[in-house]
Amino acid sequence: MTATVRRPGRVAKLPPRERILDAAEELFQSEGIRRVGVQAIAERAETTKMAIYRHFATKDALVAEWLRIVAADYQAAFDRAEAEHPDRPREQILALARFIAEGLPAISYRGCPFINSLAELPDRSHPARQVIEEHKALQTRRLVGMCAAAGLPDPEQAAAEITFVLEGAQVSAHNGSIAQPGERLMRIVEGILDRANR
Amino acid sequence: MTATVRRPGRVAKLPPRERILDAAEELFQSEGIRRVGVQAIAERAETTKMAIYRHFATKDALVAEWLRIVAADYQAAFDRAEAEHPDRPREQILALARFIAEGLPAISYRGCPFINSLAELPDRSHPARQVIEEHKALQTRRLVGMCAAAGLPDPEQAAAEITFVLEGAQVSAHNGSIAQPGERLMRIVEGILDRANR
DNA sequence: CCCTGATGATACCCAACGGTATCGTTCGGA
DNA sequence: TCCGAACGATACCGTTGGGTATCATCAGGG
Repeated sequence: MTATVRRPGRVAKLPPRERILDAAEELFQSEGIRRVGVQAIAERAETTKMAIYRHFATKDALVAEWLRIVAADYQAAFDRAEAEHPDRPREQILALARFIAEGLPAISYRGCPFINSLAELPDRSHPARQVIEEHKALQTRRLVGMCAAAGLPDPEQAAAEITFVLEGAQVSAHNGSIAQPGERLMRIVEGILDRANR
Repeated sequence: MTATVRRPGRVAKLPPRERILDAAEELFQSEGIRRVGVQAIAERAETTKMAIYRHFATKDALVAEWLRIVAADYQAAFDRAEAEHPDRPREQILALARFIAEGLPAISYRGCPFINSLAELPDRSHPARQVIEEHKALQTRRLVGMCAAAGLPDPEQAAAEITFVLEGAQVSAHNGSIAQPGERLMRIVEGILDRANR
């Protein structure tokens, strides 16, 4: 019975569930949900299909869990914006726009996970759809709150405008129709915020 | 090369190629490209898979041809805007925005074909990608021209802003994050155009 | 030290997909 | 009227997909 000793100095592998989610995140983002098979995720996670189905009931459940993580990342950007600019809602909104603007180069390669998932999962009863819906509703609520705090005359309308612009910048970055989308996005958001101060 | 017309009268079936494209349009739009099989298209078109492969080399070629038609529809909206408001670029842009705004209820059900196709076809060498790229480039060029003709101080920037807003309205209509996206969209575009006149 | 639950590995099932081969039928132009 | 091209129907092929069954192995806690 030779005990297989783990090599010293080698970083311990994460538990399977984490490795699976990491692999799923990379593959779903770079190649799309429907193009990536469970087998491919298992290989990338250095495990097997069986291990995946021990942690997730179906592939759809794995997709939903992945989107839950992505949504949490985006909400964390809201948290950071609020934490780094307390009581300065205008700066919070700009920080948020900067977060999106800085992500555009990556987005241009493969697109926004939420927009893509909506396209890839037309079934409205898919568990991932609910995750997206809730995330977007929360995002809008927080943005409206920031706009109100910033003293914009019509917070709902301003939040809608900022939302459109942020989403549109991601779409345009992806399809390549607009040059320098990041710079343009920042100028636009600044313009929206400045208009209230005139 | 005269088109072979089968029978006079409204009841006559269209030729197979047209029926195939009609069926593909409905199915791709409502259920997504990858979810719809060639067999399903054939059934909807009241023909067979073989007939499809007699008119289109591959499914990918059929997808590209479908997007070519959709792109032509959008470009036709530009044409109409120009024809109905000659020498009034501001009205042309508003007509365009109205065209998008009026399409939002349909978009909210399943999303914009170009955005969805980009998500569903991550392979950058897919023939449909070139169709989308050219369409979006042409759209931007025409919009910049309209903005310049409207006397907006920075036509590229204004065109970028309008593009972002139009695309973002479609995304937001699809994910349901913004109420009344059509009305909001029109107010935003009017605001962009009015800002130059102040 | 041993037992139990989690893990790794392999083989398998069944359905759906894109695409092809074949053959009989239909229809319009010459 | 006749011929060839287009059309319809069906069966088929190879691959890939999600999901399952089985069994050996490993690790940690009682």
